[in-house]
Amino acid sequence: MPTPLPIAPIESPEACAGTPLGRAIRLLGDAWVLLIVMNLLHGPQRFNALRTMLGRISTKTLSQRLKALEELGFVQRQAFLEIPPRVEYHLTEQGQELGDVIESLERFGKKHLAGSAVPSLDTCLTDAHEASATETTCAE
Amino acid sequence: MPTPLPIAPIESPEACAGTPLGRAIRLLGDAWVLLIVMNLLHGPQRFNALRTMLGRISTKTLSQRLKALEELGFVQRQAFLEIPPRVEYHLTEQGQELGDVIESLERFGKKHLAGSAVPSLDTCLTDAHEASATETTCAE
DNA sequence: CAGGATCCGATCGGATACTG
DNA sequence: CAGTATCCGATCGGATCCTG
Repeated sequence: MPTPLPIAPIESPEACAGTPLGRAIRLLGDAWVLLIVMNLLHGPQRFNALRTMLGRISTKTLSQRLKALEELGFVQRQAFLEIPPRVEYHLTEQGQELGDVIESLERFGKKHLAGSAVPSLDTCLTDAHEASATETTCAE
Repeated sequence: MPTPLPIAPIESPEACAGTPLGRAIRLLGDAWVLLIVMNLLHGPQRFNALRTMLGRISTKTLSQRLKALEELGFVQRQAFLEIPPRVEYHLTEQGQELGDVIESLERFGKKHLAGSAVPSLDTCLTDAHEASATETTCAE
């Protein structure tokens, strides 16, 4: 029993905006947000640069997430009055601290999701096919 | 400049299953998974107990996530041969380490998402309405 | 009680087209 | 280049019904 963690139970994603952890989950329980933040950790990035790094993300999705992150004060948008236009996004002081979260994610990933220890992460999260896991435990 | 974090850029949620961090994001970039893990941190929980804690999650969604977590070896399912049936889910050794991630989420939330510092987290993540953020910066 | 199967509406997110 | 607006298909997830 490592750290008992006095965490209070929380409700669904939609309803749990009351507690700080709940809010964090609402915000960071989104793969796109995590990926964007991750890429911004390297330094400022331009809109299309991000788009490229993220593979196939639509402008819609990207600008949506960026706007949210901006409104929350984690990302700063900086537009240069040039032509053609240039806009750079970078993490704010607060946003930088998201690095800790990413870091803990990475540590976890490296430790437990590194090898092909799993049939296929995709398969798991996608369909609910038949699988054996490590064989369900029975008792009593 | 805290920790430069030598993290390599990653692609979209679907494609980035190659790197450990990518996998972690795929798995934990899901609010339900985070919430479930969070509640399991307290100790073993029964199916319907979890359902209640999570507010309005459907049996489908819940069993889906639990199955995924089980296949990945982070959750252990334990069925008791009783009647009425009883099934308990608990975190495995590996799953316990998800506590670190949750913890970092909580720290972040407490620090930056505590007060009403934000117009409304929901609003941000929901619609892409007009908002001013802290006023976009211009330069050059 | 635990959960699989199904139906179906709500939402998400990509592609496209168009503006500054 | 940096977006916004729109259309629309794919997916998610809740409600419901049913079995063991």
